[in-house]
Amino acid sequence: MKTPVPPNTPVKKASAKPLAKATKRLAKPAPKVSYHHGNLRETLLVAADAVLTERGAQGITLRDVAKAAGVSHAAPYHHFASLNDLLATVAERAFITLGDAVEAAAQADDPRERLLQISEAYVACARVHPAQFRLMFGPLLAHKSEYPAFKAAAERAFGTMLATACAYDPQNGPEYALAGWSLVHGLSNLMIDGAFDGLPMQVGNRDGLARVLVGRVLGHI
Amino acid sequence: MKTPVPPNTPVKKASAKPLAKATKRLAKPAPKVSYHHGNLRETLLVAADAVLTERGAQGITLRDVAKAAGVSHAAPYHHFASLNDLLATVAERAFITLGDAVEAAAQADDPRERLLQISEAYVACARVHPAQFRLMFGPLLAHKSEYPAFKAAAERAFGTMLATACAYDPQNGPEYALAGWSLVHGLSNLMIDGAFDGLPMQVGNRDGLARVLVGRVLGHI
DNA sequence: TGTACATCAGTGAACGCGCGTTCACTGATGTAC
DNA sequence: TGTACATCAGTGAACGCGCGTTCACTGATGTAC
Repeated sequence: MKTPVPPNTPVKKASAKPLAKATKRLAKPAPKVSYHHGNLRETLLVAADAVLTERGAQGITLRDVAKAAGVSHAAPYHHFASLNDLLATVAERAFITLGDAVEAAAQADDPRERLLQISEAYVACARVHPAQFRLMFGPLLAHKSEYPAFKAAAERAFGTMLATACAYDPQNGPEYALAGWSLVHGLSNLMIDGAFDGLPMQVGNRDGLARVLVGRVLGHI
Repeated sequence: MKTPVPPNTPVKKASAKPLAKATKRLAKPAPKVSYHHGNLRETLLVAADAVLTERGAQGITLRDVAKAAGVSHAAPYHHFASLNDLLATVAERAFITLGDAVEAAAQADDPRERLLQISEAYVACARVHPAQFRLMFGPLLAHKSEYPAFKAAAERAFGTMLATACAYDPQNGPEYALAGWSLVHGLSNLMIDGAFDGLPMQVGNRDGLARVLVGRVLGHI
């Protein structure tokens, strides 16, 4: 349906210019990268993230995003080919955030502690950014081949998760890592979707649940 | 927003009528429960399920449902207060189907096999009816208190899952069951959302994955 | 049994809304000379 | 340095669409007598 041509990306347009002019431009008060607004593309992405947080993944709208960015609703079309294109970029960044969070959590020396911490990081990411989490795993994911950058970010996050889990006990096949991922992913979804609300159980929507459950599965608690 | 009054339900309206008339009505060719269509409420629910399967949970529309049922798009309002009300009923039935499937799968004598089979049933249900699965765990779930019948069906399915898992090894607390539920729920979501597509791993979107992963976690494979 | 009336599940037109997207335009910025 | 021109990121109006919902209506069915 959509042409696979990527939207305007803020590439440097004058890399072959004389040095004098380049220097002169750098000496200006602010390093503007577009003509009127300053950096509308970036502003739109930030605004979209805010709208996502406020209205949820289902209710996000191009017009809302433009409004939140303070421009007319036609302006985004100079930076993104379509609403889907913008959302794919937002989701790409969310996947990068998730991948970074998992990676940052994988620093503990103790392998078991490492696994527990990446599990906690994954679930925390989902709970802090539920709308972004839903966007990441929404219909876009099944069409990721149409959005190469989004696809790359998603697969990097997935790969980080799985590789860290696999490294826990290399003798176990990848199924073990897959089971861990499924567990934290399912826990994330059940929590943010409200499946535990009102459940007649001792465990609730509390912090630390990821650690408890993964710990149980690891068989050491 | 919505009045909590339930929509017209096909209750028997003439239970206090003279026996002669009731007998006479029963003798008619078909036991009609409504005046014109026969049983539009039921037809609408079946049609909604079909539309869900065909267009997905995101794209379902009151007008599509009415069209699929062969009536004008105003007709559903004689049976449901709103689109949300209709969807809640569809989701309620989907939860009943899930609960039934899990219950039916919990018949094995061997406790381990029982756990493996309810896991497979859960994931199979999600994969066979992905749109229904998404609807069940969609925004409705967080507002389940507004739809008592939907809420009851959801909690019955959840309770069946957890109780069966808890019964596997009563010495384990409910956290173990919660971990199992999270695992199969996460696996279901990752599969139907296409997260595994193109993943550079030996394991893919294949049948039996639930059994393998749960088996791993149970520590006996 | 036959007739007059009441009921109410359907119809089709309409309302009002918000959506994604397009388009001619404008004016601030950058470039060439 | 100054001026004329080119570029292009914005604007605001408009298009066409599909949506959920409402409403006056109609006619098939059920009920009373």
